Amino acid sequence: MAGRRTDTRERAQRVALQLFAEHGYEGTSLRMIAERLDITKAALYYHYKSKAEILAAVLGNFSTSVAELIDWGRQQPEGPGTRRELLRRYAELTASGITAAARLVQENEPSLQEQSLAAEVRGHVVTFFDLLAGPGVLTGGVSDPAASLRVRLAIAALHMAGDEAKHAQGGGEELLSAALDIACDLIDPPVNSAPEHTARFTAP
Amino acid sequence: MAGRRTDTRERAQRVALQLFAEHGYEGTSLRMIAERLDITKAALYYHYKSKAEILAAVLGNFSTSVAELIDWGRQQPEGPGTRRELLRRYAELTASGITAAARLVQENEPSLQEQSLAAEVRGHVVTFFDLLAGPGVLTGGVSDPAASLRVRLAIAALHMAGDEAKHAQGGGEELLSAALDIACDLIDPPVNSAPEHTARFTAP
DNA sequence: GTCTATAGAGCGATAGAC
DNA sequence: GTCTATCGCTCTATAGAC
Repeated sequence: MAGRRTDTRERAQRVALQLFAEHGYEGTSLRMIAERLDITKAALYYHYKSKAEILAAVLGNFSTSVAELIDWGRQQPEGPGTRRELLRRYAELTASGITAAARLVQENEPSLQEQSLAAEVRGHVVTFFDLLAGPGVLTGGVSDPAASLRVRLAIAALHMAGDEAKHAQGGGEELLSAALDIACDLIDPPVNSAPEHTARFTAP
Repeated sequence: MAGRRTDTRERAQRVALQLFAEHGYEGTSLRMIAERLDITKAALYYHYKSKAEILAAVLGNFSTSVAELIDWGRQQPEGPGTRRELLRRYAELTASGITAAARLVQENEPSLQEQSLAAEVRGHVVTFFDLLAGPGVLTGGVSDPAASLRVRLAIAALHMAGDEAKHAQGGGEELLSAALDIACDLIDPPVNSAPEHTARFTAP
């Protein structure tokens, strides 16, 4: 069993993604990755010609996942139902570690600036956010700042819940569905007849 | 003017916080910090006996800021108005770089695990979140997961807006006030008479 | 308070045996 | 497909001069 194996590339990507999420790209060494795979640094170089190439593989997976989500979304009728389903499907990806990759992209670590993939990935993310923001909100790619903030918060909700669910016993499904509801309210705020905030605010 | 100065410690903390935010703690070297201060690495060691001590100083500032916010909040009458003002004051701190420190804490980088300050800081953050979550929501420190998610999202909204406002020309005050409104809605959701989400969701 | 110089460890990456 | 061994570099940290 301790001999050569053929799934090292996939295992390496899973392990690397996890370590990048914990320590950041620059804080993760090839030694750490190799140790978890029970191989040596040199063996890693058989599969990838550089550390940056490992990052590229990880980002490629993320990019593909988001692109598939976009393709699906574009074939659906536009509306709150489709947006909710987009968020639900994104939340599913959360379980397979998409959160870590998304954070790598969104926290724009300088490591990504030198990645040719970075532009493509960011493009997909922007398109996905546009899909979630709905029609009328965006004007040619430059969105209403508040609406774009709400979309990013919706995704952040799924990330946070996904992380927490992973550590919780039982899968934390109530938390995930609560997060999905919150995310939907953020991108499609329910009509409310409550008084304005400023009206409720009396200075100390 | 190129001689000795007395404010190197403060400057180092500001610079270090900024670099930690950009590259993470492990991705930031003392050479980077020293270069921005126009001194050498060795000079840095006159002010701090280790890299970890620089991190400790930065976290100490953060811890103090949050503690002051908690003290103020506890002297106020409990209610949505106080919670809004707590968020507003937190958003102000955002301009002075608290976001970066908060992220260092919240992303629990392993660097923090070996910091004796970490427990204290995390304690303050939990207390602050409890204050924001309001009464009845928490049951002895262990909160309703959905409510705690909403609080974390509210803070995340202020972080995102603060970051964006820093890069925007004009200070982006509309964005900041929009973020404050969103944050308030998250911790004190307006009563709504809209239909349930599941009722709006029709599968594809 | 800042400098030069250096120690010792770990880094990414390569060469070559098996 | 994985190994050992090694290169050149950067890292944190220290010693000691000014």
